[in-house]
This record gives sequence, structure tokens and C-alpha cells, in this order.
Amino acid sequence: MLSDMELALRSSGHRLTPARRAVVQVLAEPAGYEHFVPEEVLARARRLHPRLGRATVYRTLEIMASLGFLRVLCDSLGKRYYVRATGGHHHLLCRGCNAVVPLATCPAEGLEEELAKRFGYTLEGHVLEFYGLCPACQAAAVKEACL
Amino acid sequence: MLSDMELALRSSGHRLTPARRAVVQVLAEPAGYEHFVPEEVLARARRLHPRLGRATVYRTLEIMASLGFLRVLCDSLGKRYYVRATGGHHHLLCRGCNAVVPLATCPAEGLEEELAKRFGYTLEGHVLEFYGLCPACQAAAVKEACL
DNA sequence: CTTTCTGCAAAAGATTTGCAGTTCT
DNA sequence: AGAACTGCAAATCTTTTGCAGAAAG
Repeated sequence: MLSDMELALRSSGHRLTPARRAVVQVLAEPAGYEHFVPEEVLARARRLHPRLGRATVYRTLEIMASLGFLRVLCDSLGKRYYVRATGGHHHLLCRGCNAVVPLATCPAEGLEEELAKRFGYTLEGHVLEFYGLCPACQAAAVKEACL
Repeated sequence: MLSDMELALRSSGHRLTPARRAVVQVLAEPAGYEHFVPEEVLARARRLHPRLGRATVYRTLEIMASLGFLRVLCDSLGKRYYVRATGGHHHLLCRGCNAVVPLATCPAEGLEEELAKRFGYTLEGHVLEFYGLCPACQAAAVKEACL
């Protein structure tokens, strides 16, 4: 039984190899792992396919992104990671401690359809990130200002 | 006459040095240069301060981001760059041709205040990006599927 | 069979860090 | 004077590439 990502890989002319299947399986694991950092994906996929090489992970992530399953983002430190391209991703980012708080609610869902119609785009998802300071870093900033 | 970034640097306890002023001056240059890539910033700032070292550019960009003047983003290839942190940024991105369509409307404005209250964050701006395929790339995808 | 993949190791880039000498305040 | 900053070069990461052997279609 092949997953939708595996089917897409094959039907787009790519080969379905054990290495790719291991990576794709990690990408399909249930929620809780929303941020796919190449090095972590490698570690997890090696549990399924121990000989897996780092380069194959990079190459497979890029393929999945080009097929529209993943999207490249980076955190406030500029470090790259991938997210699933389905639906939306909503975060609060703190520029003080670089914390990333995922938001459950999606304020832009309705908008997507409207924009798609207006611009003729096929929209597949969105990312909404709010930037600022978390409570702890606000306190730290105040304290520092008083030194 | 010091710019607001220079004043902020000093009042936050950092020193105002020729190297930092050169970098900050580049960041304040009029529109047309919205994306600040470290290497380019170095090149431009060296015109103002030839001895400027690469490390100082990285360090200064990080300081300006921590002070809330800049924000780190990365392009669809994962390359880091900085943008001015003022206001929000709203785009439609095509994953086929990498076109970027700026949106005038901001659907997230009201939300910012609500989230700030709910999470105790001080929010300074946001980025909202919609991903998909533009009309031309949809057509191209259809054509390719028929080959 | 042919073409595409893989894993490895080397290469290429990008970013950070250690330091000794300088420069703000 | 003293703490902070600088430029350089070396050290670290992260990501990409070149290949010879392996394997999917």
C-alpha cells in the first residue's frame, strides 16, 4: 500500500527506492513533528533505513518541495526547515529568545479562496507569522534598560 | 545628526562605531533594496568604511534584528536575508516560477491585537504568504502532464 | 539493459568564534 | 582606564557535488 507521497513520486517520473520511502515515511508521521530539519529527518529515517545518507535526505526533501508537499521556511536564526505544504502554518516568533509558538486558529482560511478567485492562482496553503517579544523577553528588556 | 537606528544602538547600551554606522547606513538607504543579504551589505558598507570585516556585518545585522529593526527571512532556496521590520508583508508566491505578488490588503491586522492580548506578546509585525501556482504555471503543469 | 539513485567523502558556502590590538565612553 | 568592538583567520556548520557501484523500471 503506497502513500499519496509515494504515488506522487512515482507518477512524477521519480523512482521509488527504499531510501526515499524511508524519508517520505518520516514526513508522513503523525502530528507533533511539524518542523522538518534535515539532520533530524536523517536521524529518524535511519531508524527505517540505516544505510541512508545525508545527501539523499537533502535531495528527497527538495523533490518533495518541488512536488508541492513541502515548503521551505527558516526560523528567526535563519536556520532552514521544511513544513508540510497542506493547510496553513501560524506562528508567534519571539525575536528575543527565538521561541516559536504554533497557533491553532487560522485567521486566513476564508481569504485563501477569495484571493485564488481574484488572481487566478491555485492556492495550496499559507504561512502567517507574527513577530514580537514574548512576556519573558519583554521583562528582560525592561530589566536591562534599568541597569 | 544621528538616525533612529543609531540612537537605538547607543541607548540600548551598544557603542556607536564607524563600522556599525556604515552598516546601519546601508540599512537606511532608500527603497529598492528591501532584501539585505549579508554579503551584499558588506560590499555596500565597505564603500563607506573600507576596512569593514565580514564578521562585523553579521554581528551588526543580528543586533539590529534583536532591537526589532530587522527580521530574518529566507527565500524559497533557504538562503537567509533580512528585511526591515516595519509593518506587515503579504504575498502570493508561485512555486512554479517563484513570482511574488504583493497584496495591498491586510487581513491579519485585527488579529495581531487579539493574539498579543491572549499570549502576552508584544507584536511588531507579521508576514502572511500564500503559496500556490499562478495561472501560467498551472497551464504549464497541465501541458507537462500530457507529454 | 539503461537510466536513475545511493552513500560516501570531498568541496563549497555560509556563519560563528577566538584573539590580540583598537576604540568608544 | 576599562569594557566593548574590530578585523582577521581559523573553526564550524550546513548544503551541494562528483563518483563508482547498486538497483528500479
